[in-house]
Amino acid sequence: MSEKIKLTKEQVELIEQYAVMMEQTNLQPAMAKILALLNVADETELSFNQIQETLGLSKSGTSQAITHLLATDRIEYKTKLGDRKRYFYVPVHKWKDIAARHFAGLEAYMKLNQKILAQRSKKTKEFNDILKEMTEFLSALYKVYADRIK
Amino acid sequence: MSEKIKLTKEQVELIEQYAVMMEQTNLQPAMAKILALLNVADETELSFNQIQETLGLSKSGTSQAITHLLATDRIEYKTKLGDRKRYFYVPVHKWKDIAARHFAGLEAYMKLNQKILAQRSKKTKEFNDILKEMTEFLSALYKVYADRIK
DNA sequence: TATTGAGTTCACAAAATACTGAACTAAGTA
DNA sequence: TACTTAGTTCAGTATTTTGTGAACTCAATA
Repeated sequence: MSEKIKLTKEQVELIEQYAVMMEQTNLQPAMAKILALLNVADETELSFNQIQETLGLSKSGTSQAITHLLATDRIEYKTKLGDRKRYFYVPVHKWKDIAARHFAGLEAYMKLNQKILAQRSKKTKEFNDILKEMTEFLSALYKVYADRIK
Repeated sequence: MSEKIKLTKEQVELIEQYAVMMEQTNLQPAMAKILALLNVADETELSFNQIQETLGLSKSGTSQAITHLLATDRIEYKTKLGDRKRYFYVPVHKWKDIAARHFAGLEAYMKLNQKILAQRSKKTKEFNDILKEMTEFLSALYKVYADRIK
């Protein structure tokens, strides 16, 4: 019988919105939906089957998405004694690691801009100055992160 | 004859890296390369033809990419008297507008998390508390931006 | 008026992505 | 040993995304 999770209308909407947002960060639809479900559902630990049925994905699609989410540390799982299933959850307590990844992207962008600046022709002074100003803002932002979290 | 721009080896590499980074932010390859070229090349204003030939894109691909970059304010163009061509450039001086767009995304994510928190079951206290902590960090980050730039 | 230059549009081709079903595995259960 | 549970793998399909060429527009020469 169905193990589909019961969701309120509001929850369904939040899941849809969350998933779209995740897709905008380059996450594939199926993965985005799984993450969304695990963030919004009352139960924070869901089985393969609950995820599959609640989201209406195929078994293989669910498996592939879960495998990828595990490999990229977006989800984890636990087991329960006397129960063969795995229960997947979002390791919210590791949010700083996720933040770190975003800031690593920011840092890379900063550094690339610095390299670009370093080799730009001196003739385009205004362009270079503004690029520098922008890069300095990125640095400041990065520093806020580094001071507060890292 | 060819209007291909001369680029140093280093410039070519920077353009490639820049383009990959832009693609990671969901920009299509052709657009990513155009932006990269306009950021790295010594000349900051390039014609349609220079862009097309330097990057080896088709005419139509170039046209479509430029149209989209213009529509999303990632590039602008100017004309020169007695010259029918348009000269495209990155409006670096508007970098704050681009930043604003990124932070609008951050804000939306924050707000969605707040909505999720508001409706979450009280039973998952630990989960909720950590989600709240994370959302508060995002708020702090947003505030840095708002205070410094907005 | 014909030609050239500077693009634009569009229908389609190619490539990359995402998803599906069917067959398979491997551990536990009857 | 046969069956069930809980997935995994894979080949192929469907969908989406990008890029292309050919034909077209429209203004400015010649």
